[in-house]
Amino acid sequence: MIRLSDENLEIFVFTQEQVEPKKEYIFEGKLLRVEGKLSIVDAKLGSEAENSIRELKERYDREPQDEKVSLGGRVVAIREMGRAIFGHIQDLSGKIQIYLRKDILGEERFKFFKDYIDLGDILGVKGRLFRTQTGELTVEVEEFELLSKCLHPLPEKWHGLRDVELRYRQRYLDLIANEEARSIFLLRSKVISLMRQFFDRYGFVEVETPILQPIASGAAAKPFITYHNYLDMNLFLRIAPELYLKKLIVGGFPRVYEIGKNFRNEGVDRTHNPEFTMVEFYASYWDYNDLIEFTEEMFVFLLENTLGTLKLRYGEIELDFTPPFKRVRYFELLEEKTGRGKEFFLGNVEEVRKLAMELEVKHAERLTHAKLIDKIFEKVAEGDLLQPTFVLDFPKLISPLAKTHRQDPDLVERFEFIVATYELANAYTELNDPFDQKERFLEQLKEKEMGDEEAMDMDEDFIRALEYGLPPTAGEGIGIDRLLMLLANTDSIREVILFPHLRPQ
RNA sequence: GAGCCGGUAGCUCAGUCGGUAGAGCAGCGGCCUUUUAAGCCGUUGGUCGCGGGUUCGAGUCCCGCCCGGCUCACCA
Repeated sequence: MIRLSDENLEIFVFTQEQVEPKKEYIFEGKLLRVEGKLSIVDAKLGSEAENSIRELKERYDREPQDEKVSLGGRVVAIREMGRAIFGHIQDLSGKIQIYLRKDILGEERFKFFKDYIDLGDILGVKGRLFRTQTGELTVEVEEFELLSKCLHPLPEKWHGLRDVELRYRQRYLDLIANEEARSIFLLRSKVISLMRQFFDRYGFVEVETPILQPIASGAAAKPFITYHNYLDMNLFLRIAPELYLKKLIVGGFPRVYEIGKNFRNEGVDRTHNPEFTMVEFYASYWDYNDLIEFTEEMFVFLLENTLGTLKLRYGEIELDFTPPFKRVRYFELLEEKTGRGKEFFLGNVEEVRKLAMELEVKHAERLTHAKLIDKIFEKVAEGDLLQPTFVLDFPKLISPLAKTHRQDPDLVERFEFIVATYELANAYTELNDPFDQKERFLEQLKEKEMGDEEAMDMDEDFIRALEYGLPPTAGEGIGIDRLLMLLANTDSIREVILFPHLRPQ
C-alpha cells in the first residue's frame, strides 16, 4: 500500500505491520526515486505548454523559425548517451523528440533527469526547436519539470499492449501504448463531429430526450429496469428515443436529431454491447425517398472527410460507396433467394412455418407469423448483402411505427441500409395516423401474448400526441458503433467503444 | 449455455517426452554529446489464473472453478 504524506513529502510503503518511510522503492520491478511530491500543483511549464504536439510540428513545417517552445507530454522513450540524453514525449496527437545536454542543463539538473525521470512520467520541457542530422524535429531542452509521476512500468515499447482483456479493462494503457487505439477513437470523435456539421447544414436541431422512460418503446428489444425512489416506480433505460423525437415534431420542431446511448438487455458478443450509440433524426415534410438521398449524401460526406475515399477495405472485401447505392425491394430479394413471393409469405402462416423449418430457422415451430418472415429474411438474405444496399418496402407486420406504403397496403415505406451484412441504418416514413397507430400497437400486444417478448408496448401518450397532428415526417436511426467498425476495419465492436462491457474481475 | 483456444516476470512471448522456470523489452550498475526498437558489458526480477488429484517428481497429465477470445446457440 502506498500513500503520500503532505507534511514531509515522502512516500510510505507499508510492508506487513511496519510503516517505513522511503524515498526509493520498487514497484512492479521498477525502481522509483521520488523527491518531493508525485505531482505539482503550480506547474509553470505545464501551464505554458503548447496545445498539441502535432500542431506544433505542423506550424514548424509551415514556417520554421528559431523559437523557444514549452511542451507537456508523457515520456515514452529515453536513450542515454553519456553526456547527452535523447527521448520522446507523447500526447494524444503525436510525439516529439527531446534532447538534453549536460553542458546546457548543468551537472545537477542533468543528474536529476537521469535519477528521477522514468518512462511514463508526465514531463514539462522548455527549449529551442532544431532538426537533428536525420531531420527529426527536436526540442533542445533548457528547462524541464516533473509534472506527474508514473509509478508503474509502461507496456512493452515495440509490441505495445496486446492482451485484449487488459486493453479493455485498462483502456488508458491501450491509449498510451497503441497508436491504432488512439486513431480509432479520434476517428470516432471526428465522425460524430462531422455528423453534427452535416445535420446543421440541413437545419436540424440537436435535442436530448429522456434516457429513463416509464415505457420502453420505439424498438423491439428487452430493456434494463431501474427504480426511482421518490416516485416509487420502475423506470426503463431507453431502448430507443423514437417516440419522444416524434413528439417534438408534433411540437413544431421541423427537423431534430439526437446522438446518444441506447440500452438493450441482451447478449454481449462481437457486434453487440449492452449500451451502444445511435443517431436518430426526423424531418417533417420528408418521406423515405428523401432519406435515401440524404443517407447517400451523408455517407459520402463522412467518408470524404475522414478516409478521403469512397472505396474502403473491410476485411476481405472492398466496399464501394459511390452513389447511387444499390436498392432492392424486400420481397423481391426474398423471392430471388427462396423462389416464393410476397403472396406466399403473407398468406398461410403454416406454409411459411414449413419453409422456415426447411431452412432450419431455430424454433420455427413456435414463432409468430411476423417473426417467421423476419427470421427467414435474416437467414437467406442479410448474409449476402456486402456492398452498401438499401432494402426497401418491408412487410407491415414487422414495422409497427412505419407508414403504410402508398401503393401496397401490405407493406410500409421503410428501408434498412445494409453494409457488409451489418444493418447500419433503419428508416421509414413515419406513421402519423393515430387510429392506425393504435391498431398497430394492439397487433403488437397480440404478438406479445403469442410469445414475442420483444413486441412493442402501447404508449398512450404517444397516441395522444399523434392525435394533435404529426406532420408528414420521415425518420432514421444510424448505429454509430457499427459505422465505426466499418471505417476502422475491425470486426469487434469493443475496438470502437472506449470502455466495453466486461465481467468484473 | 456448448465446443475449441488461451491465462508463465511489469509488458511481449518461448517452455520438447512429466525431471532444477527461459528470452527480449522495461528495471538496476557501468561506458558512450545527433541517437531513435540506439549500441556494448554486467545484473535483479516468478503464488506458471485459482483449488483439488495422479506421481518419487506437475508450468506440463486428470477433475472442478475464475477470466478472456473465437464459433455456434440462447434471448420461452
